[in-house]
Amino acid sequence: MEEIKQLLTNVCKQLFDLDIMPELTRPDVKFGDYTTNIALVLSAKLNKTPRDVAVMISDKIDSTLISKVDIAGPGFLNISLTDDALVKTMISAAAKPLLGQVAVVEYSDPNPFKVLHAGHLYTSVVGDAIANLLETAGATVHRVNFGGDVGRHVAQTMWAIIDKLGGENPEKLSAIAENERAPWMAECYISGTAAFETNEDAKQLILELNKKIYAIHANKDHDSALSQIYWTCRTWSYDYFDAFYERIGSHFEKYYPESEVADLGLTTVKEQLSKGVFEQSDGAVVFAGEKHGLHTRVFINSQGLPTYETKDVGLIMTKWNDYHFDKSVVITGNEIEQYMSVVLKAIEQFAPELVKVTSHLTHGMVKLKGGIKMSSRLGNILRAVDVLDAAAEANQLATGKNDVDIELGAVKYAFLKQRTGGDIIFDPESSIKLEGNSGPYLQYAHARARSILSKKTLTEKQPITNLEGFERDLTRKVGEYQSIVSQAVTELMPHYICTYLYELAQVFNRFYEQNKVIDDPRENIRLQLVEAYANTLRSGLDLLSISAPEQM
RNA sequence: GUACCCGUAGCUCAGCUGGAUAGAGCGUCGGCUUGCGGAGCCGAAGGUCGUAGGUUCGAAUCCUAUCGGGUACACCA
Repeated sequence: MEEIKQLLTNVCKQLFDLDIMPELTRPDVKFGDYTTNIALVLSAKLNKTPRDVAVMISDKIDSTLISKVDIAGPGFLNISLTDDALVKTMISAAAKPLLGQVAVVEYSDPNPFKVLHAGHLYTSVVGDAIANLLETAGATVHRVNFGGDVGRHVAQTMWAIIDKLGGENPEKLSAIAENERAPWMAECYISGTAAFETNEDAKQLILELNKKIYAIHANKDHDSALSQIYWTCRTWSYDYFDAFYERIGSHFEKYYPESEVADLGLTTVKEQLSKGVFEQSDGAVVFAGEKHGLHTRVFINSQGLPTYETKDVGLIMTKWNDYHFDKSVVITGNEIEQYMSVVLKAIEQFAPELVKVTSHLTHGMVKLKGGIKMSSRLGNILRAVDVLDAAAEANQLATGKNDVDIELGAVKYAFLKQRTGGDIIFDPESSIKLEGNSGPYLQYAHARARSILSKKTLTEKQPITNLEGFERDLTRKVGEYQSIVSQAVTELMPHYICTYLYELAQVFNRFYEQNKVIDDPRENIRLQLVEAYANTLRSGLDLLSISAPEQM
């Protein structure tokens, strides 16, 4: 592809003495392998008709890679590659544009003392894919997680916990069975939140508790009854998170609790307050975003406590200190998009180099098609396990079996196939289906191709030449993989991979429908194509953190 | 009120750094099976790309206005 671009650049230089960067796109198969619109772009500048320009360029093109150049439509140049060039593209190694770079990807971000909801599942799935993409582009990737182990939500849960324990009685926690811990805390969060909103006395107690919990961290208190309850329950939360990540196959290198970054945030904000980045307002410390077309946000509240904004400042600084990254990606729900703009704008005032390499990627909400029986006991939210259970249930219903790899593949693919940004309407039933654009369809497609390969082992490989129609289509499609991956990397958009893999499987199925592989005179070449296809499929599924079974 | 996101086939979505007849899947209707996994393949019907202007040789894509939906806007996270 780069060779073709270079060729076009050279031709235009010779013909018109113009330096151009030609655009090369992959058109519909019937038009050829590549298309460029340079003739249309140049025609105005040269004061010639697009077709005349196209003819001039076309006549001048001479390359062993190209078998044919057609002029079509208003003046497109449709380029067809030789079989050799096509095969070369198919087996070309992946580009590593980020080689040597350090990337930090932060995602999932669940809060201790709260339940994991569907959004956590979504961001985990997207984050894994983004991290994989950066990794495949050559970067050293650090997957990190962040969560609020201090703050009002914690105080709310703690208030309810203490209430249920009949006071600060940590020894009573042992009465709660291991598998009941997470749901029990989730309930406490619900009742604590309700109390905060409706009960003035409780509200005051919770605000007091909030300060006390900060003090536990400040004093490294592990002795007081309150701190024992706190540390035990925080550990329960982490255990619950770990179990969940294990279940979905996510792995984090580091978990940043808010309590560990809040101090750095606080000192940074205070330091910048004196330099005029932040200002005092009604007893709080704020960043006046209006100057930058944004809105004002509070960084330190009038009680002197850091808000989420300041913790985010601390987090970014901490990540920088830990990794000195070349690229930092933060993935969150889209409801905090404008919030994050303010935080980043504030940081930009004193550390522009960090903000410059930071991307904030947002996603929408997950909604279950047809709704779900909401439990008010659990706060009427769609929990992460509800989504996984829905997929498992659909699989059980459809196949009578439970296969975790298939169920996870179904959920992950359903989440990833859509462009990241908007809401997702998750339909468990169609996600689990092996027909249509689903994860299991691709898993099945892979297993099927492996099954062909398992029947015959190639001892020597013949050169792939004289490609026939469907062989050629498959070769061409497999060859697109690398450019699709680099597009996904550049835009941090995993859905390009999904779209491509699905198209790839369709192209293969067409080939397979028409061509016998085993015991055909072209068996050797076709087996090589099947293998290249299967490897590409597996490689793509790997990027999505979806398993590619050998059989199913 | 201000800012951001979204509006494409009955449903769920691609396509958006402007380019050829706007594409998939599901659903609907019709065909293909003596061949390696038919969980597939081929075909048909189905679209004023929210609406109205503008820029352009060319607009789903860019600009403006407008309607509809969502979200965020001071001490929650």
